[in-house]
Amino acid sequence: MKVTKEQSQANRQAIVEAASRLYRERGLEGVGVAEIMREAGFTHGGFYGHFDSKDALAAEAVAHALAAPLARLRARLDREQGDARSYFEHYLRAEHRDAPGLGCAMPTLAVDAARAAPPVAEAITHGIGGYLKAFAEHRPDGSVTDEPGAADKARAILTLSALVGGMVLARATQGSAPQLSEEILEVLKGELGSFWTGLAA
Amino acid sequence: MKVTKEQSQANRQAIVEAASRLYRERGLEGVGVAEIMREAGFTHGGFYGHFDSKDALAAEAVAHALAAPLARLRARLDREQGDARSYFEHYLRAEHRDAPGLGCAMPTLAVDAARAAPPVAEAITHGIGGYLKAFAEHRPDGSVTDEPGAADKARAILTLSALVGGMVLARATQGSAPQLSEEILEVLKGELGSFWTGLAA
DNA sequence: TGTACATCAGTGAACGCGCGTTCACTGATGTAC
DNA sequence: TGTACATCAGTGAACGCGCGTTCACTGATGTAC
Repeated sequence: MKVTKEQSQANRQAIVEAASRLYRERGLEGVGVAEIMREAGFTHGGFYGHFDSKDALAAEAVAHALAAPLARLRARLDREQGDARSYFEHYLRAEHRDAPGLGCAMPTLAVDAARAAPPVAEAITHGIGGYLKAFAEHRPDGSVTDEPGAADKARAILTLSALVGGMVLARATQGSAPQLSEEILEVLKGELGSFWTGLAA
Repeated sequence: MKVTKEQSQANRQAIVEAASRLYRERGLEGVGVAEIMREAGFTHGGFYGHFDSKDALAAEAVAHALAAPLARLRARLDREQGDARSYFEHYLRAEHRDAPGLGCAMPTLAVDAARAAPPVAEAITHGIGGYLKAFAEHRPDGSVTDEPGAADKARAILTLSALVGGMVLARATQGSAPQLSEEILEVLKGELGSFWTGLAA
């Protein structure tokens, strides 16, 4: 059952998107090729017509999972003119915690990717670099720089570390200490907000 | 080949310790029962004489991996009288990044544990609660409180989030961007140090 | 434009392998006398 | 204390299963005339 070239490309994209979601939900080792193909609407045999290996798909899926959220971060920082508080509210929502498959890939895949094949690790590194760059270039005072200085990079690193670590901790505690999980999200919104507004003054 | 009851208990402990190390290195799904038993010096068949299932071992191994480092944190905060900077230096060492099997379990296992069986999730939640309590009870001015307030809890949450998130990001970038990995560790030492000393003033 | 044929995207059975788990067995330990 | 025997910690083969990957096949697409 051959399909048109356009359809085949669309099918390939559907596989990447299914993988990107399932991997974020259950980790790189928690989902198999067969399930990804089933989720995308195909049988597992066709997989190797699109990708060389599971690792090759993983690298693409990780990159895909990072691209759109990063674009959203850049758009929001532009729109809010350096007031990152609205992004912190957005990132640290309970809905983001509860739907890892649709959210940021770093809290779910950074650990797995670090242990995976080099192309996968490069994909996550590239994403991390992109997020850091976005936070570094957008200053709390509303200005934007092409060449972030040490203070800009420091602000970006603390911010991203706290967001990623906070989401990891909120998800880990969600099941057996839901109140603590909520507290982590709420407190971080406030603390990171103060951190940025403190730097603007 | 029966062994003495004492020896059997020691063997059980050796299994927990091997699992605790291997799990931190490669994740809960990255290591099998057979390899853990081999690492502990046994054949895989004896496993179910000590544990009901792989999950039961995982819960114990996670708890074990969190206990000693938490005791070290408490001891250090006591010794340094609220000056957490020495702990940040300790936690964010390159050696800690490079030897996950011997270090803090949260950056490696919090994500896995959140997806695992309830007892495993409870073990990681308990550990997270312990770390937060330690940071909340030890104030930057050197005093110690039994009933941390909102500001104490907020300080603890931002601190632990940044430490865990920073270690996750440093490990993820280590392979393909070692310079960025170093920068993350160094910057966080400084930023968290300033955060704590700023609160003391 | 219409026809004949080569291409190749997707199918589904099959592969070797390692997983978690079970179980009959071994032989040193622990115990009853 | 010494002997006979029950216990049971650890061994290693075996189980069913799902994994990543391969491959002969199907039939609609794309192409040559």
